[in-house]
This record gives sequence, structure tokens and C-alpha cells, in this order.
Amino acid sequence: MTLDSETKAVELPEDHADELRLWLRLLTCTTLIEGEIRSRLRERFDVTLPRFDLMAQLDKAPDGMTLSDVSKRMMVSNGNVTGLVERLVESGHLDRRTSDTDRRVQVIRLTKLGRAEFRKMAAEHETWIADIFGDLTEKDVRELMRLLAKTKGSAQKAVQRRQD
Amino acid sequence: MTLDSETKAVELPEDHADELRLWLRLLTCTTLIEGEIRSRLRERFDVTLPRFDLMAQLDKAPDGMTLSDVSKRMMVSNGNVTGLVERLVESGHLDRRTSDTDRRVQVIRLTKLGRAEFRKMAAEHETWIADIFGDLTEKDVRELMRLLAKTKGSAQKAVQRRQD
DNA sequence: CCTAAACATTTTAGACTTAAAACATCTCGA
DNA sequence: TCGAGATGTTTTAAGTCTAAAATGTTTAGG
Repeated sequence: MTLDSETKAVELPEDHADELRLWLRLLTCTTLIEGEIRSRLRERFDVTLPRFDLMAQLDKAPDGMTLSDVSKRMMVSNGNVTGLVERLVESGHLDRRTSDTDRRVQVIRLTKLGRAEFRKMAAEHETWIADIFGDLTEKDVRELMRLLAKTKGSAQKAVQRRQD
Repeated sequence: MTLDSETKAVELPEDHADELRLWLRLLTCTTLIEGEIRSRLRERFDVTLPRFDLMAQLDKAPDGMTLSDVSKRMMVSNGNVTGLVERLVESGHLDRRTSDTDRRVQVIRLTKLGRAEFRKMAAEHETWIADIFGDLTEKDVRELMRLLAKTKGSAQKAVQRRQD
């Protein structure tokens, strides 16, 4: 290996066009699917995607979650969750109470109504997803799962590096 | 094949848990990476992601684009583009003029300032993407590209079916 | 030529989103 | 126990986003 080829990697700008294209394709896929789910949720149930997502988190936590938990799980800001929860409490889908052991903490749960409505939506939602990913074989799905897991790990390390 | 096994596929709810997990993982990856890019754009250039994305579209179109074109390419609503463009014209990054041949149409371009600033941001942006996807091998990238292309096609067909 | 439909954009009303600051509460060590 | 820092939530200001209605312009068919 010559000196030139060694320094090249360090000094000359490398070509990352492939990674850039990959990122744009990933973004396109997600935006496309998200938009479709959003449309169907509105048409069929007159509900927004963020509300559905929040209810989905709570459906998996019968004992409730704190706002911080929700914020971390949904990867959105704290303030965002505050407003979302406010509207869902208002509409009777959520119950909010201050924790008995720590008065800073708000614990939220699905109400009976909220759970019932969510379950109906979730059942249909699952068929939409199956429809949207319908062209993929089982092997495709497995392979995508594997590669996206690797991607997620790679991205998390990049986030970590920046925060150091 | 028995009658039971034939009717099963039609009448009984199928299990689409894998596709659902795949969708959630796809969404997680995109949200994670999008958040990271957003943070770095803000920290480093004090610019928002939608503005960067809009400038990226225009950088590829030296002769300008109509608002409709931009709206379709970015997969966002028309009204959204109107506001985004307004702010970027205000800050001197974009030039907007009514088409000579069709007074309904607004043609927007990067100004000299806009192009210069975008090029600086884009160069750094590309290194961030390379960093974020750094753990993937060339083969991983190729395979992801292929599977996401298939996913996109599948999703587009689902959108089409609904709109019929 | 006229006008109905198509098209491009803007406006409107409301929801979502973020980052940062403010506020409230808790924890822990001196 | 007292106060400093950590933690959980809300508030604030600004921007992004959508769907739907409104506005302005063009195009085509009669």
C-alpha cells in the first residue's frame, strides 16, 4: 500500500453517495407508509397517528406509564406528550393521576373506553400493515428485520459518539 | 388441501405480528436517524430539517421547481410548502417568481446565498450519514436498498388499491 | 366565444413538534 | 436537616404539518 493510498482515506473526501441514497430511500419508505396509515386512521376512525401511537404504548402497559416513559418510548419531546395526553384525557380515552409515591410523576392509563376503541383500531391497523408489506416474502421480512436492527445499532452508536 | 384449511385463510384472522414488528422497527430507525440529523443541523448550522430538505430538492433543479413539484417530491401538503418557502424567501435563501407562461404557477430557485449555504451543509451532512450507517458493510447497503425498493413498491400498490 | 372542469396556490383552523426555560419535587451528602 | 443538584412535568415561542375550503388561472368542449 502506497503512502498516497493510505493518506487518501484520511485527507480526501470519501464518496458516501450510496449511504445517502440508502437514507433517502429509508425516509421515503417510512414517509409513504406513515402517510398511508395516517389517511386510513383519519378516514376510518377519525383519529390522528400520534394519538393512536400513544394509545398503543399504553395498551402494552396495563399498570400505566409515566409521561417520561411515554416520551422515551415514542422518541418525542416531553412537552409534546403533555399536550397529547391533555387532549386524550379531555376526550375520555386516558386517565391521568399523580403518583402516590412521587408527586412529580404523572401516571397515565387507558380508560375502558380508550382500551375498547384502541383494540378495534389496532385489529384493523394490523391488516393494513399486512396489506402494505404484502409483496415481501417471509425471508424478505426476516432479512429486513436483521438489517434494520444493525442499522439501529449503528445509528445509536453515532448518537452516543456525538453526545460524548 | 382440506376445506378447513382453505376457508381458514379467508375467515380466520391471520397473524401479521412479524409485519407489524417490521414496521415498528422501520419507524424506529427513521425516527432515530431523523432526530440525529435534526440535532446536528440545528447545532452546527442553526437550520431546521424541513428547510434543509427543501433546499436539497432545489439544489438538484438549477432551473427551479414549481411549488407542486416540491410538494410531490417532499411528500408534504401544498400548504406546508407555501409556508416553508415564505420563510426561506424571507431569509434570502430562495427566489420566488410567477411563471411567465402560466400565472397560476410559482417557480422557486436557490439564490446564490442559498446555494452556497446549502453546499456547505450538504458536504457535512453526507459525512454524518456515513457516520450513522458506518456499521453496515457494502453488501448490507446493497441488500437494504433492494429490500426497501421492494417495500416501497409494495406500499405504493397498497395506496393505489385504497384510492380505487 | 363561454363556461365548466381542471389545476396551482393560498388560506384557515387545528393539531403536532421541538428546544429551552420555568416550575415542582425529590435525593443525598455534609 | 439543609441545600445543591437531579429528576419529572409544564410552559413558551416558534415552526411544521394536515385537510379542507377559498381564490385565481387555464384549458377544452360545445
